[in-house]
Amino acid sequence: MIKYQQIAIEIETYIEEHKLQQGDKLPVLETLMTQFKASKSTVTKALDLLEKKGVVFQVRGSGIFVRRHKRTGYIGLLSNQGFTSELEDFHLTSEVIELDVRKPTQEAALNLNIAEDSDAYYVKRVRYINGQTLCLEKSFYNKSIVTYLNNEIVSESIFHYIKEGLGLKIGFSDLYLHVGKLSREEARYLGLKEGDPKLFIETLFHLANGQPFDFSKVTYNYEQSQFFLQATSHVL
Amino acid sequence: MIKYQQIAIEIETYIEEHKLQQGDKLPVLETLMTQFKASKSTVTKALDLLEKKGVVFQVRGSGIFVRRHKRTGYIGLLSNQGFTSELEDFHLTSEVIELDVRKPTQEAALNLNIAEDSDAYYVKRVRYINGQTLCLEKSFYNKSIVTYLNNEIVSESIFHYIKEGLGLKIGFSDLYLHVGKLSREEARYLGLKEGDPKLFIETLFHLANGQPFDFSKVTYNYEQSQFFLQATSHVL
DNA sequence: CAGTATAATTGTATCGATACAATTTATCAA
DNA sequence: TTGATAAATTGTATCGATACAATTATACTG
Repeated sequence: MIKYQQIAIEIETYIEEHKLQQGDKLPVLETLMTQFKASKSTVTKALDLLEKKGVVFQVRGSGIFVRRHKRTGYIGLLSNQGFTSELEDFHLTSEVIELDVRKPTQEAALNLNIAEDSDAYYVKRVRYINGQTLCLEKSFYNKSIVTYLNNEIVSESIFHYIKEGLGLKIGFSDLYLHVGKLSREEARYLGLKEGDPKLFIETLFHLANGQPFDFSKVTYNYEQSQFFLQATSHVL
Repeated sequence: MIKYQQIAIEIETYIEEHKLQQGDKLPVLETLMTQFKASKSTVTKALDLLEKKGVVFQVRGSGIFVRRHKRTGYIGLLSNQGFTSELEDFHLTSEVIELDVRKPTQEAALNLNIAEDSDAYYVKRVRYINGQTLCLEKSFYNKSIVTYLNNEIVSESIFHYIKEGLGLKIGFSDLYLHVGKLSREEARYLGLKEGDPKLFIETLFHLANGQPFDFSKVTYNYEQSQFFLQATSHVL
């Protein structure tokens, strides 16, 4: 494990274990340097990582403080690693509706940056949280990257498989978010009424090298849809 | 202006001016170093900033590439600087419904971390984008931080005033996001029907030193609500 | 020519040093 | 006690050097 990541993990663990609250002060840089036997640059890098994650914030001349959102039961929108890792504390299951290899739609091909006559995995599934329907998901995976999928993988965590099974590194993703009314089909899968509110998110997931590999459209059950996200101002 | 920020701005400008697309390669680090007469660390810091902003992504052994989302007409959710700066390209106006100093609600006091009998500015306004209702906003500002507001400020950009007029530095914010059905009151202000879908976002804005100064509840017109956001995987 | 090993390219991790800016604390005068 | 001023604290910016890891290009081999 890389040193600054290790330091970041240990600091985060420390915060968890000591149940530190928003605004609580961490030891000063100098102390952390000696404690972790690392240079100033390395510790700073660890702290920058934690700041990016929304775990701490730093104030020059003052110190390093814990940043925490206060509410529970909200799903983090920026995890980017799939919900399975995000929602470990909840009981998350999936029912696979469709799983096959097919030609991508024009839209999917465009987003995945592949030819329309190339192959893609298509996955349609309903995900449940604590027994309630959470969302209806329809995804296209670039088959030349995600070379194999089966029912077992898809009913568990696809992203876990992509990382561990295929050894791919997930990079960044673009999310497009709409609010609208449920279609009849969506309502049926989610156990709601046609015309009810929906949160609709299209996401294009990329590998660390920039290749898009998953274009997904997800319709959320509005009754279960509580999301939070942490923003930071980037000066420019 | 700080050097690495300046470099970041120049790189971003370069991307804009040359209309570089997703995946286009930037000059290598070595080149940027000599071009900007800066050390490797400084250029790297500029690039990290741009990566955080979602402007570029870096691939070790390969290069630095442009990252761009392809869709227009979407509002960035993470700008954190208020919509006025975010939506410069659009015609954004505000109609002030209420503006006064009052005691905060229990909820607002809790979030702003002030006593319930202390003073807060309350602002209620409807915001319009290109002539259409965009959202209904209800905000409490900690009066001991945001010491003064008037109708003119509130009908323009509050955040611009806080930064420039009051000289305060905005830090981070926590967003809580729900989907639901419009109440009669909300529907009336937004020109929609009761029971129509709504996107509802509560945001707690903090100064750079961690003090919360603005607790706001915003109800969005679902017909205008197209948001995008860029996620990055933070390893841990 | 395909496949593999090797070398060159290119970003990342780490150290440490110097100077500096924002904040907080201490000091001292009125 | 108050308020200004100075000093100490503490994170930030920048340089530069070394080693390294991932990718890409090249050379080699069969």
